[in-house]
Amino acid sequence: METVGAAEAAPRPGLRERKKQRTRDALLRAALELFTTRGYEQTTVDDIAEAVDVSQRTFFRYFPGKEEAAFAVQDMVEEQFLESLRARPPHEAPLEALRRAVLDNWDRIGEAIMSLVPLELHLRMFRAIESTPALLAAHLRRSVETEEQLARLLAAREGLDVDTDPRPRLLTAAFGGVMRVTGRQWSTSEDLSLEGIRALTAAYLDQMGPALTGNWRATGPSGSGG
Amino acid sequence: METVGAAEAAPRPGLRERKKQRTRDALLRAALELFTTRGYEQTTVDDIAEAVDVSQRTFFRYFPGKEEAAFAVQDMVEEQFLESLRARPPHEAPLEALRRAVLDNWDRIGEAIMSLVPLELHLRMFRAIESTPALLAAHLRRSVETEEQLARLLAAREGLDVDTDPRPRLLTAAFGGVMRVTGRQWSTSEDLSLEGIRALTAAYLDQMGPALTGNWRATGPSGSGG
DNA sequence: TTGTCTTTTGTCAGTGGCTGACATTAGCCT
DNA sequence: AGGCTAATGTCAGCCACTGACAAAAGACAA
Repeated sequence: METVGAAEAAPRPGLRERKKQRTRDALLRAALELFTTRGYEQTTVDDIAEAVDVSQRTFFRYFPGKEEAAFAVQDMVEEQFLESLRARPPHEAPLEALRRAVLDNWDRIGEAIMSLVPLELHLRMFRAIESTPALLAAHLRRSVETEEQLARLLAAREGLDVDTDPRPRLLTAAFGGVMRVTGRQWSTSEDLSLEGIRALTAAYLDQMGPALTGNWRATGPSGSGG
Repeated sequence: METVGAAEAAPRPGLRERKKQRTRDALLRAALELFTTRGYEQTTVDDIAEAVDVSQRTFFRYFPGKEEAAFAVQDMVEEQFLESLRARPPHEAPLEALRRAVLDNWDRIGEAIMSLVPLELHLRMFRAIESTPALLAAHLRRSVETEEQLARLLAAREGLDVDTDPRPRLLTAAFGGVMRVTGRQWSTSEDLSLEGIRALTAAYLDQMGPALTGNWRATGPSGSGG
């Protein structure tokens, strides 16, 4: 409601804005490239800054810290997952909504990733996160934050108070656990593709029930293995 | 099998060893005391060292880093939990064994904690961990490591291969999720006692099933609230 | 075009976690 | 007492990160 009646789709930002965007983009790519080749700990912020030919200080003006650069794409993925869940019709049961939202998201996410960095680079970065203790820790903390938002969303859908009824948080925690195991397994597999992780997600969600009832000796892993 | 036939219970370690133990003990207590009062980020390693009147370098000879000091007691708790699980009779189903092991552990753990630091100090530290992002991240990563060990233990019990059958990891991940929600809820409650967290653990484990089936609107939270 | 305003960037100095190297202290043992 | 070894202190240095200030470099109006 600012410019009156003008079709203000994308009035092409000025040179300044474009330059900023390019710098951020270059920093992000350089960071991921270095993290995934040399390793996260072995990459200094100076290395990244030098690769883009800016000062170290400039890097910190674009990213709060080294870590945040590593998770810039992941940020977007999680954001979009929340949107996927918000888009689920209200009649779906909580776990069903979660399930459909993730799977939906794996179908949609490729485009969004590629608008930031090459898809393959992000997949490699995901692997690096899983295998770097410091990044894994950060990843888990971020996941917990996402789970909290999911819990609040579901509680609202069902008309529950998340502070007096533990079930929403318990569900999203268990769900998050399954996602974590999925991501871990996928990151050590050979099939580093979105289709691969989508299939694994579906398979592991199917296994959650059997895993909990726990009469493991009676039946083998019904469905897919690893 | 070193000293032949000698009743080598506790031949009272020499002065050197005793001094070392005292220094470590003092460092740990000073660290926890400072972390829980001033805050983790607001406490420098120099502060801790100075409080014990040793050099900063000495602190790092006793603890690999600032973080490890914060988790020294937690280390022991997790270790003992694993033992509790190993002690479960083999006929118990996996989830049942986990449940009994945690509850057992909450009954036993008080003694072990008090042999290191005052119980109340550790409980305060647990709170600090939950509310300090950097510590929460570390806590989660450590939890995931514990879950992996739990999964391997259970898989061995049931004669399963943890690398081809996802169910052990899925179970311990879900279980870990419940523990996390429990710890979080407890850390924000008023009842900061071992009995309190034991009761909450039992209640939340009971809620896991209902939370997953997810027909939340039909029934209120059967059992305890928060 | 020029001059002004504002944003972006670089430079510099400093803090805190952490490490390697080397000298010093202090328990230990004959 | 004197030598051996383990614990400690000191010092120099790396890296992530921050505040402060000065130096470019777009944006915009006259």
